[in-house]
Amino acid sequence: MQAMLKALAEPRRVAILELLSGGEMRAGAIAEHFETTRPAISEHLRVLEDAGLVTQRREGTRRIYAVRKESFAELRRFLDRFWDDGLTRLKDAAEEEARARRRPRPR
Amino acid sequence: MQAMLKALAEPRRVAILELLSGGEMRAGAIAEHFETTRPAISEHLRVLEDAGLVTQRREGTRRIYAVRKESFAELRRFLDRFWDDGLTRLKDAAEEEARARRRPRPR
DNA sequence: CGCCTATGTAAGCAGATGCCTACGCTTCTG
DNA sequence: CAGAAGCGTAGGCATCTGCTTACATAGGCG
Repeated sequence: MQAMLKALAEPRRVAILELLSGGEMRAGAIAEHFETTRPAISEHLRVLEDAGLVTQRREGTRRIYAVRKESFAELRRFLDRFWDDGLTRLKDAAEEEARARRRPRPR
Repeated sequence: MQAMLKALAEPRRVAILELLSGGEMRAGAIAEHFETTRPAISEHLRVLEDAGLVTQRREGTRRIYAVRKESFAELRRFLDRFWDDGLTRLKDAAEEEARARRRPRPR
């Protein structure tokens, strides 16, 4: 769990997850979205995978990465321990998000 | 938001939040729960406060810290962006809890 | 095979970070 | 006011971490 939190501490890794939330991608394609070098992204992907936040599969010479969604459920459960009336606010958040979904520009 | 994630990357700070989830505490009392020195804890508390994860108030010469619960709601909303069916589950959990809450809640 | 493509790995460097000791600043208390 | 109590701050050090430039590895293709 701490590995997940450490992995999320790096903005670049969060950006990678945002990219992957749109669907799986291969390593090179991910790297092209950033100003940094490919090896740097490769390192980040390894950290994300070790933390269980992404999964990886090989396809020939390519490596396809995808968000491991269950990990976010685990994170949710973990964070709720610090939040005694969390379920009340959970409701609020859900309804607000649901409204935001229905309208493209809520604010 | 990234500040919150960075703050949570440190195990000691998570431990402090766990302590505070049981109720507010003064700085010295928090430090006594760890093997490390008081200034180290003071630093951690500053990081947690800057990140918005805890609040602080003064009481004479003492400083009382408490978890800022809304921050965990913010974290939840943030993390749900990576979890495409997260909103569905969020909504289900909220509605279930809303039904349970129609009865008076203990305090 | 020989070479190209797609990626991970290694070594080294610079900046960030956590911890420690020493010290400074408020707020009580007598 | 003087001293103590309760905490934050400063400076220094060791470690961690992310980035870059080579280099290694593995599969695909002629």
